[in-house]
Amino acid sequence: MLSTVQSYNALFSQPSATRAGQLSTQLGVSLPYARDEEIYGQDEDADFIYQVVKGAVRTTRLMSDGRRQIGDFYYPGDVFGIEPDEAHLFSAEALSDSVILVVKRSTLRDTATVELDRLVYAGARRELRRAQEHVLLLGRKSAREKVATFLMNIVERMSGDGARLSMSRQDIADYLGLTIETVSRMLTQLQTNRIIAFVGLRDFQVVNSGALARLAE
Amino acid sequence: MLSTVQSYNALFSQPSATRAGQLSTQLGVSLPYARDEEIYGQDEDADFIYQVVKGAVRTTRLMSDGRRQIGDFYYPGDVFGIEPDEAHLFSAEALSDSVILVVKRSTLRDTATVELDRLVYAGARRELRRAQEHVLLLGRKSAREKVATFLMNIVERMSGDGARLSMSRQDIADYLGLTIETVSRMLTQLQTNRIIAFVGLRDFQVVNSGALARLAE
DNA sequence: CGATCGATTGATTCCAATCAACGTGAGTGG
DNA sequence: CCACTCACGTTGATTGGAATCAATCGATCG
Repeated sequence: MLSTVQSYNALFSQPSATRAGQLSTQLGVSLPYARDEEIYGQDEDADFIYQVVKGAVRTTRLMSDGRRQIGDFYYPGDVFGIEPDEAHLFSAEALSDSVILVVKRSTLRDTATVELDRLVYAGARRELRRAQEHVLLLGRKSAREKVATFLMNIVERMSGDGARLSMSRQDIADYLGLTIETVSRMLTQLQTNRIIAFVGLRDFQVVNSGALARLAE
Repeated sequence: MLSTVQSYNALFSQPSATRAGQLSTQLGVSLPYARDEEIYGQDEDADFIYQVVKGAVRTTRLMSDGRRQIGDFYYPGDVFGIEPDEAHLFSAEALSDSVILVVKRSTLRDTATVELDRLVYAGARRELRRAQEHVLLLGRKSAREKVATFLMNIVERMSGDGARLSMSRQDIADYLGLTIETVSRMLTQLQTNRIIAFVGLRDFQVVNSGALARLAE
């Protein structure tokens, strides 16, 4: 059982893998999802809260004419599915074969402590910050800046100067509000300028991190 | 003392205007702000929570080269300044001469009640939902759709089929990720098509709400 | 070793930005 | 009260960046 102090500190510290572990498996069940399998649908009731155990997840919203916007990507330890309302505004799908810990909200409610409430609230606040940064990115950055910012964020999360992309070019395009062709051109440009170097299609190294940071603004 | 169930329910219920009034003046102090006056700055510590009493507020983020993104607009009853981290990502300024209720966070923590928790949760959830919709708008909508969506939202908030814009064309542009000229052209187009009708520069009526909704997607 | 899906590259188009000029209306002082 | 002023908004001409259309490349998998 976790103490109040631990939980409170968790609430006001930076996101971390350690804290994320506090959604105990005793509360929910770990389920496997295949690549591209839907975890929950848009406009479905938000009855569950989720945590990535293994693999990766994207949240997406589809417009009636097929245009797609990706809300965010989630990696092991990340909590997702905390929605502002009763219903999910975005759907969630596995990027690759994944294991997801699923906790029913009613279970949370029954066993809830004030600390758990606050943990959920902390998750919501983290979501809010990322959404706000996404807004700045989408509203005022050029294609080059968008792609540079995206790569910077990926690398920061992975903490190293190389990383593996869990998602396709189409996913990146739909996250950045661009087309797949534009994403491809910008990646090529970054490579031509010796700022990044790809090894295969999914793995890359940052060669000139100063230049990348400058491009990301 | 608050029960777990009450607190949990507060977290997942709908926002409402009635509840918004509950941030009591006993907890904080109402301050006047002049047009364009800063309420808090970007990267400042988020020590306070705010509620619009009178007037209107915008939150903005400035890039180093002067590009500006507006996060959201707030009207009487709206709570703002609930930030994901210790520091504000956006700054806040009065759109017109306004009165703002300011509550210190530490006060909130000390005197926390069910109602207060609920109010802060509701504020955070509303922020998140609006940010997510903003992401969809910025990422995947055309200029015409952006402006139509914006007007729809304004009208919905005001509940009528006419409304007054509290902000300038530049503010609208910076909210929608467009230029002032494009906003102007789209407004002209909507008027030419008999979908809206302006009375002066700030007041408008929705003439054909079906068409407006269709344009907003 | 094809076959197939995803990614890249090239040619062209188009929407919104930019550059520029002109209107307009709210606020001010004579 | 009116004319002046100046910031704000609209409209027009042109440019430019990303989308679209199209073809080829390349990597993963049977």
